[in-house]
Amino acid sequence: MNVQADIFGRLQAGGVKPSMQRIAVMEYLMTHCIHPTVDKIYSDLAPAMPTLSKTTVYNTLKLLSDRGIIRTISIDGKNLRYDADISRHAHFRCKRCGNVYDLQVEGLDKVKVNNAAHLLFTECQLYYNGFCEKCKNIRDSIN
Amino acid sequence: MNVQADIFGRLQAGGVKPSMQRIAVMEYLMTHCIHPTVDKIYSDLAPAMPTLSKTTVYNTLKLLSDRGIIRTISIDGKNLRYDADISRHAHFRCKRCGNVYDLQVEGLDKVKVNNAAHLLFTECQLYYNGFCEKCKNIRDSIN
DNA sequence: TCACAAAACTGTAATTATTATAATAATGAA
DNA sequence: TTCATTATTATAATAATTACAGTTTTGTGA
Repeated sequence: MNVQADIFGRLQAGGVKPSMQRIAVMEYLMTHCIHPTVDKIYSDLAPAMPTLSKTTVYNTLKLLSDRGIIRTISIDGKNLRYDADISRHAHFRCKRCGNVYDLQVEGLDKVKVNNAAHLLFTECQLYYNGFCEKCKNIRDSIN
Repeated sequence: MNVQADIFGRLQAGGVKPSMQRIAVMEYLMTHCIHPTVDKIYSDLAPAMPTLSKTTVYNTLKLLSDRGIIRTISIDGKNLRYDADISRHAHFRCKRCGNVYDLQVEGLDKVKVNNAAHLLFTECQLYYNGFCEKCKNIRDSIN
């Protein structure tokens, strides 16, 4: 259950060398399950790592995502979000506050795709939009 | 089955006044089921409507989408796509060529969301990524 | 029909997210 | 140590979207 050991294991399993920057991004994602954007990750890490470049955050996230170590979430058209939890779950986005929450789903594996014989699937994303508890009463057609 | 009449009906049902521009965008979407981007819609319509502004295309798509007349697809982080087909179906994106295809799905209504008592759902999107027939053999880790 | 207000459209500028590039720094093997 | 490879960094460029302000169109009441 050691987070550090888990990080090393996941990076290694994906064939990614564990540099300081990569470990920092990975640790951030594993301890901040808010599906952060690049900007959020960078601005939260930057104070403790003054030499960190935003390009490195981009590069690292792309690398981790390509290797299947983390998950990319494109729930809004605006910017990408990232998630260290690659287990099967869905995401919910509040159209008012913009926050993204995890949803536990059942039966997703029973969904049948009919016209896909000639396609090769690699990932699946299930997104819900709506209003969260705080916002559902206030909502005045923002977004 | 008259497309024109259908457009008027759908716009009216959503409380959207049928201007030339809105009809043109709506008609384009209904006759080009390729989930086009704003740029594609604009550049295809522009020759026949030289005064059309891309801002109008943006405004129109946002309006139609807000009123539930069309669907916004955020399957890639890069740009938004639009779909006049608002019936329940999923989308597939080829990671090599970038094309987006419709998928007919069964059993999506049987998916249960567990921790959502306090949330108000408005839309649901199911995306698959992978490689299409043409690209699945060629694929050399693009994207 | 005219006057006027509201709505729709347009073009440009600004913003924001992301990618490309090139230079520097770190790593690791011979 | 030397050298090649890889990783990181800063800056510039690109691309998508939004903001804004001016113009045109539409519709309504006198």
